[in-house]
Amino acid sequence: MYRRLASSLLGRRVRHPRFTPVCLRQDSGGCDRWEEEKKEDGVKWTQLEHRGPYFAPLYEPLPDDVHFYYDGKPLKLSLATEEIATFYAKMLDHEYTTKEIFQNNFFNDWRKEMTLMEQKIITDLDKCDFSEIHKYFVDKSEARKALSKEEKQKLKEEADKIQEEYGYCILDGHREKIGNFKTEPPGLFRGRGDHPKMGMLKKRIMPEDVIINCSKNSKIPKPPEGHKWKEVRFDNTVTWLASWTENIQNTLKYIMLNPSSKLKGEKDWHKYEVARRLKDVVQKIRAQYRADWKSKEMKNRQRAVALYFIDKLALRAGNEKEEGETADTVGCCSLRVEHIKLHRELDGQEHVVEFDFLGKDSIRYYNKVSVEKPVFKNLKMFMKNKDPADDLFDQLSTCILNKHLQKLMDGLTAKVFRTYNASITLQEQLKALTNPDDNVAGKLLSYNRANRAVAILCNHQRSIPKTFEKSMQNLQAKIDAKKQQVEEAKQELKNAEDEFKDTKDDKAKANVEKKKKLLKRLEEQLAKLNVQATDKEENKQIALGTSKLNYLDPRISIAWCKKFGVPIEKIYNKTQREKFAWAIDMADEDFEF
DNA sequence: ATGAACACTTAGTACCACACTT
DNA sequence: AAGTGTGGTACTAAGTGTTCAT
Repeated sequence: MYRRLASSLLGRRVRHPRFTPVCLRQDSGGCDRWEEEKKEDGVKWTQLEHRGPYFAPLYEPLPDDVHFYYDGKPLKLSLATEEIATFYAKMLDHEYTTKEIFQNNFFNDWRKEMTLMEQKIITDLDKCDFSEIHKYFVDKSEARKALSKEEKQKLKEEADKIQEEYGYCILDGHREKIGNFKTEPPGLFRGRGDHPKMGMLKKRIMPEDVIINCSKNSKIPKPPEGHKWKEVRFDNTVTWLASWTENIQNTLKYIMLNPSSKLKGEKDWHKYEVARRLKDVVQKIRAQYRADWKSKEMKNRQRAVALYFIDKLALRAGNEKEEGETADTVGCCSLRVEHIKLHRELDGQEHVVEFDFLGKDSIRYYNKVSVEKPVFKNLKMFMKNKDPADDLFDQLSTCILNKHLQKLMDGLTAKVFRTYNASITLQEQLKALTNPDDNVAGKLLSYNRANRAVAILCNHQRSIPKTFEKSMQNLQAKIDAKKQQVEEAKQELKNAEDEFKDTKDDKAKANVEKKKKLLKRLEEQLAKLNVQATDKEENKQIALGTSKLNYLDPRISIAWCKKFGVPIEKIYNKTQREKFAWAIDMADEDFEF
C-alpha cells in the first residue's frame, strides 16, 4: 500500500521534471521555477510525513564462555558495564586505544556506568583484560564475511526492507530519500586529531531523547513499543525530520533529507547562484580590500588582509572555538602568530608567508606564498609585540568579516569565496587543459587534473591508501609488459613490410594491415595505462571527492561533457547524478559559470 | 552586544560489495 | 574458490553562519 503510493509518486515525477531549466538569472523574473506555488518566507514545506528514526539494535550480551578478566581473574560484569567494555574491546587493535587521553576518558566514563560493586573492584584500566572479548568480535566479523551467498543475500534483503520502510519520507507529495535515518549507535567517541574528548562514552539514543518534526495532518510516527518521543513538533521552517542532543559536545544531531531531494537540490543550486553573483563584483571587492590595506583603522587592515587570504588561498573563515572542547584547529580569522612565518626573501621570491597550521579535521595546511608588499608589511605589524599563541587578527572575527561582506553583496559570506574560486578554477583549468582531439581517456585525465587543481587549492587531502605502493607496482608491471608487446608488434610489422616488399602479393599486404592494426591497438592500450599511472601518482594524497561534491558547480562539468562528447557517467556516478539532477536538467554545453 | 543555541554544509575514513585476477 | 584492488557508500565529526536569549 505504502509502496504503491510511493511508486506512483515516483512515476508522476518522471513526467514532470522537478528542476525546470528556466530563469537562472534574477533579472529574467516573473516565471514559476517549480510546479508548487511559492512558499512564504522561511517556510520549507507544507507536508512532511515519515516513520521516525530507525533505532540502533539493542545490546546483545556476550555468550557465557567469553570472559572479561580483572587482575587475571574472570569477572562477570553487569549488562551495562559489559556493553561499554565491548566498545573498548572492539577497538583494541586501533592506535588510539594506546593514547592516554583516550584511556582516561574511557575509564572515567566507564566507571560512571558501573555498579557500586564493580566500581569498587575495577580501579585500574591496566588490570583489565579485554582480549577474549576482542577475539570474540574478530571471530564474529570473520564469520560474517564467510557467510554463503544466500545468507548474505538474505541479510541484504532485510537491510533493504528497513531502508524501504524508514529510509523515505513524503515531502509535499513527493517521496524523498532520507540521508541518515538511523540513530547513531552507542560507542566510544572518536574525534579527529588531538581531540580532548577522545574515548568518552557516546550514549545510546532512546526515543525519549528524540524530537520528531512532521506536519500536523500527517501520520505521526509511532515510537517503539513501550516508549515515548521526547517531543513531537510541527515546525515547517526547518528541514529536519528528527533530532536529538548528543552527549559528548552537547550539540544537536539531525535526521535530514538525502542530497538527491528537491529541497537539498534547490539549496545547492542557490549556493552556486550566489557564487556566480560574486563573479560580477569580485574585481571591485579586490580593489577595495587592496585599498583597505592602507586604511587608518587597524580593524580594517586586518579585515582586508584576512579577506585577501580567504580569496587568494581559499582559506576557511575560522570561527572561534571553545578552548579545550575540541582539537586545536584554526581557519583564517582564528590564525595565531605561531601559524605563519615571514620571509623577506625565500627561494628567489619576495615577501613570502609560510603557513603551517591545522585546519578542519586537523588536516595540516602548509604553504609558502609570495604576497603583495603591503600585505607583508601589515602582517609584520599585526605580529609586533605578540606572543606566538596570540591571535594574528586580534581585531577581527568571522562575524565582523561577514557583516562587511554582506554590505558588499547580498548573501555574501566568507565561504562563498571558496565556492566561487573553486568553480572558477575548474572552469579555467578545463578550458586550458582540454584537448578536443584527445580520446575520452585523455579528456578524463584533463578533467581530473582540473579537479585536482581545485582540490589542491582547497587543501582537500586524504591519507595515502594503504595499498598504494603495491598497486602502483602492479600497474608499472603491466606497463612494462605492454611495452614489451608493443616492441614485438613493431618487429612483426617490420617483418611483414619486408615480406610485402619482396612478394608484393595481396596476402602479404593484408598481413601488413593486420600488423599495423595490432600495433595501433597495443600502443593505445599502453597510452591508456600510462595515463592511469600518471593520474594515480598525482592523486595519491589528494581527495577529489570533496570539491566535486561541495564546491564545483556541476553545470560546469555537465557543459564540458556535452561540449567534448564525454558521457556524464564518466564524471558522475549514479549517486552523484541523482544529487546533481537539477544541473543535469538545466545545463547545456554553453553554460558559463 | 554577546554568547549560546540552532540549522545546515562540508569533511575524511572505514568498510563492503563487486569486479577482476590468479 | 580464494585473493585483491577499487569505487561507492555509510557514517558521523567538524566546520559555517544565522537566530535567539539575555
